[in-house]
Amino acid sequence: MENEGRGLHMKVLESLGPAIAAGAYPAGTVLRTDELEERFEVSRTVVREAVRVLESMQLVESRRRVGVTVRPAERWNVFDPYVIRWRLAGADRPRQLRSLTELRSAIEPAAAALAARFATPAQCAALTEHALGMVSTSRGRQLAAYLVHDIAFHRQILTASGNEMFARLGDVVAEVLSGRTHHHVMFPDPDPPAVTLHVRVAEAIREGDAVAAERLTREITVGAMAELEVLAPESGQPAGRG
Amino acid sequence: MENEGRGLHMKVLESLGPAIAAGAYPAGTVLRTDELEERFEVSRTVVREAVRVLESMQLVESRRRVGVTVRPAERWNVFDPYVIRWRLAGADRPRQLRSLTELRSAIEPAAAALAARFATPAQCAALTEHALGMVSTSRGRQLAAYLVHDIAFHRQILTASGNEMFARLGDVVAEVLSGRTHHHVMFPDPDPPAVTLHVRVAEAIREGDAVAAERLTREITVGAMAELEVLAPESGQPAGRG
DNA sequence: CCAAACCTATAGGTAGTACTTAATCAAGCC
DNA sequence: GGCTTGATTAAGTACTACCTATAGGTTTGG
Repeated sequence: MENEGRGLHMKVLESLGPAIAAGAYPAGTVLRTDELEERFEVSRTVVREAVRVLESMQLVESRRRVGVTVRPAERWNVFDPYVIRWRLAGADRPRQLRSLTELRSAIEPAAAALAARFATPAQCAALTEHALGMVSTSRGRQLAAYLVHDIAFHRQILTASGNEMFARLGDVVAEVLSGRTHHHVMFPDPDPPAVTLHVRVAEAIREGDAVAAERLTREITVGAMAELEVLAPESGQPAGRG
Repeated sequence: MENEGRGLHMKVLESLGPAIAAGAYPAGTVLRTDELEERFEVSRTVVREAVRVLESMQLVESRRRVGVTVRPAERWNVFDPYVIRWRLAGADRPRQLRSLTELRSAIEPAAAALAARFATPAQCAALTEHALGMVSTSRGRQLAAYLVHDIAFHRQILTASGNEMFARLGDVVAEVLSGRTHHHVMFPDPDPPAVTLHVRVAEAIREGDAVAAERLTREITVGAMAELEVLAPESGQPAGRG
């Protein structure tokens, strides 16, 4: 993510947004504009622009005679990249990570199936290239290089699906994958079986085998779910039956 | 959707947003602030607030000395509810509808599986209620009442999944379902097999059978995909191999 | 006890002004 | 001739002051 600090309203946004997303202001909290003006030492114009953006993310609601009210988390636009990043950076990172992994598990197999039908030869080539890149960097503690290929691989599948909504999840997947790598930093090389799966997915897509592509991709994502289960076992879920 | 016209900047937004989303302004088009000021007969403040929101949706980019530039569609936040609605209302409604249906097909089965594990008794009860409501309204041209139950049913599954991102897709699913009903308005009653599927999904979730819940829900969504295929056969996809 | 009128806090909106950045282009240097 | 450097200047950015509109609260009257 490259966009930082462009414009004063961004400064306010990058400060208020994460705070709200982290739950620092419980739902119902009211923030008056002149208070924010003072707090951030900016003019009303700037505050209002920031508030408008937060409002479009459904993080807050601005009403006359009341102020800027923080909305309950259920209303937030949890698909907004900013909101995702802010939540990922804040208190409920585990829950957000689980949600995103569940999302991946749902989307990526479907995307792979579509990619098997619609991927262009160029896209197939790129996919294979990244899969082979993963293989060649999977040994000898080249985690950084491995990660690059891993991200590119998954992003390529999402793009090749031809579904622009799937494609837009590339950034999210990238963030999850890189977050995972950076989390248990001093880890050994990735599992060989997982690497092999990627190669086989690339093959299936190249051959136009949607069923195989979907099944193999699902194997990858259940692996990701299992991995998550180790880090945050059964947490973040509502209190249902077990 | 209830929020209309609140604030002058909304007026601008509700006019510019759909236009951009419909492709009226090709990527790279520049809109100057003072031009917009004049066009909408509002002050700079208002224009800038609207632009800030469009910017947060990645529909436009505001740069000094250049103006407000329309971004290519690949950059748009296609998960933003406003963007979804605007695209659904505009020229590429078919493509958007296909994307959303593919999204549903990926998410809803996964959500049903999670719901089978985590749904509370109250949620199971509500689910069954709506399934039965669908049954009882599936005959005698009560499409409106049927639609209400249908939407509530799918929304309930997404909510009961315990994944807040899935839950937020409830609005989208609602829009797709109601759009479908209102499209071929003078239609006969819904297919009995489809209705039965919903009842069986409710049962599977109540019994905590994640596998069955997922499989049955997938049957529903492939039905939706098939239905879409009739209305917009193979359109909106990139030119890959067949 | 309830309803209608009033009060006022707070966001909404406009206008004018000054600052800042960066695209452009021309002059000058290598 | 081509590249660097600097001036020009067009556009967004930001601040201020002032006014308006609305809606939550309070008072008042029935």
